[in-house]
Amino acid sequence: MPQPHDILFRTLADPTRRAIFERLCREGDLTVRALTAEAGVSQPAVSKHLGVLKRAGLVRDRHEGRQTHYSAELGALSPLIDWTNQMTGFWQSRFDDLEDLLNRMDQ
Amino acid sequence: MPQPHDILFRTLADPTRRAIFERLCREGDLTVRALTAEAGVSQPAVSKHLGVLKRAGLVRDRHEGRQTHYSAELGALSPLIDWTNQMTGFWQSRFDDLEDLLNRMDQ
DNA sequence: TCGATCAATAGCCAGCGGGTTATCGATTGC
DNA sequence: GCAATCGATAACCCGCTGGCTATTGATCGA
Repeated sequence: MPQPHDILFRTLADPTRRAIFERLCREGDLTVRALTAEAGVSQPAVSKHLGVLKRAGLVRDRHEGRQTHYSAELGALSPLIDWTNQMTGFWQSRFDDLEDLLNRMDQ
Repeated sequence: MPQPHDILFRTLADPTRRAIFERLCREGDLTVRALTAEAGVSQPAVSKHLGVLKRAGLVRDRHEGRQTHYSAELGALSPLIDWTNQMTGFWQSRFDDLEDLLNRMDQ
């Protein structure tokens, strides 16, 4: 039972893999060849990273003849956003609790 | 030249370490002993994780007698928030570009 | 049809990192 | 003063994962 944000953190932890995802976010739709050209690693390595990204739901693939296009799936980032909101939210509620306490002490 | 969000992703990728950070976010200020009690790993392992979190700027430590208190440093999360905003932002601007294109085609 | 290109898979290897136990220094309570 | 507790460090081990090369299957161009 791995939580959704767990997979995201693990998937995005690797710099090479994250760089691939970033390019897809910026440039929108790229072939494996195009991605490999600037990834700094071999084509199989890129394919492996794309596989991981796909299983994490972060990218979609589209087959067109003998080449495969990948594109970013930005909705998949929401668990990450939720997580950070939750963390900062915990802090906020602790702050509110403190404020409440101080208010009660005032009376 | 590791970018700030790079360190954050790597640091938060490990579930045990992230769980420790989450507890500090929820409960605010805990000793190593208290953290170890529910971490599911040994005390040295917890200390090691706290070291990594500290070097990432995600926690602060406070020495009080023979025990050390740790607390979350939420500001350190901002590079993460910035990164997600950037990614979704790229998408947004690509969408805008498309919209512009379509508008021009209308004319 | 046949050579060339594209991408995925297989198989392998090396390094990193997260776990452990043992220990040590510092602090505290009796 | 001495035993006990707390937390950090040392030293070590093992598994995972990210990299590579080689290969295969599929598609395209000539």
